[in-house]
Amino acid sequence: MGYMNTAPIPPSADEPRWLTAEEQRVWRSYIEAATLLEDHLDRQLQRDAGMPHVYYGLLVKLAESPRRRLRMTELARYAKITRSRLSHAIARLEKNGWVRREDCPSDKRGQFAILTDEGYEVLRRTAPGHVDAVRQAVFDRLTPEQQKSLGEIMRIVAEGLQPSEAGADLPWLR
Amino acid sequence: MGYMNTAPIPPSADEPRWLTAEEQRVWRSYIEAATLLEDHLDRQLQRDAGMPHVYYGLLVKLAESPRRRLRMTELARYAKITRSRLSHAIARLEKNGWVRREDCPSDKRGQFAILTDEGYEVLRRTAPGHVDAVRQAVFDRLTPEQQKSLGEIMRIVAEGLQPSEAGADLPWLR
DNA sequence: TACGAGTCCTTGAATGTTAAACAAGAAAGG
DNA sequence: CCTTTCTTGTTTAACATTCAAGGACTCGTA
Repeated sequence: MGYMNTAPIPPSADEPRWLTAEEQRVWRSYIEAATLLEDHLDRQLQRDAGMPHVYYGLLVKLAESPRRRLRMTELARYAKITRSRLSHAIARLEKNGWVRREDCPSDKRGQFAILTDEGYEVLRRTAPGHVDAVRQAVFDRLTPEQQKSLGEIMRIVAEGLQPSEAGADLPWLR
Repeated sequence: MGYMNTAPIPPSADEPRWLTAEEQRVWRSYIEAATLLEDHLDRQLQRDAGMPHVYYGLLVKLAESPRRRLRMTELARYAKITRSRLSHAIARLEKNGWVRREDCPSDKRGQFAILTDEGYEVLRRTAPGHVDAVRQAVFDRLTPEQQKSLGEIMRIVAEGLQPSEAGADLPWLR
């Protein structure tokens, strides 16, 4: 059950294409690593920066943006999260004084999320520790070839899941 | 800020080893793919099976176990989640009638989580759709070499993060 | 036997996430 | 214009996760 394919039966129309034993091992390794890694980084950042990994990522995106600001929707798209989730997250970061909002002059619906100096300072203080954690957990353990391979693989998977995939709204044309 | 390494300065003791531009790209791809993938599978399973991905994984582990049962701690370890999280999760699955608990006779502290027939039935009904989703998102997009590589890489990362790592409680001996 | 330390699992509160519905403004097309 | 439709961002409530604490039990050892 689950992902098994024990029966030596050729795939038929209604019999689903179960994962092979080897595919299962790959998938399980992926799930385990992804779970452990996110957990590890969440804990590390919660301890050292007082926020979960996703929130940290939001601050990073803002810090990298011109004038340290982004429109809410844009930030949500970059971070691969929903606007709803972003609304909650920014509300929390605002309470911490790490982000502030500003109305968009050209679009009265719009809001900018802006990294404050305090927010920047938190990032400056905690970034080294976080990079270390990422190195220790991932890069230091992989050969250069594996790093390259990981990049390619994840790029492919990410592209396949982008909601903004070209022609995503016209699937019958693909 | 964040992960950048723009300065052509050799790494010193106090200057943290920032990620190179290439490492950054790899890391971002990983984060994006992992976020999108977990999100995608959560949505797929929430829609088709009425539960998030992690919960589905719990049912799968139980289904694969002898007598469809596991001790709570063991299940938590396999699923890479905390016992607290598992307690809440099993409570919810119990409400759905998909899992039931049973006391362990040999250890009065212990509890078994047991997959019910209804739980098994949910799995039987929804597993094909889920495997399809995993295939479409991951395996169908990767070459056999990439699949193999992904497995190796994730196995390495997972091993490095196992709380049960041999000697993990004696790090000064390593 | 009795003590102390460790294990097993749960609980409740605080925090974070989701899904659905909504209000306000922009844009497109008559 | 004016209406319809889309976009932007928020809100609420239900749900999920984490953290810290605690109750119940087991095990090693004196």
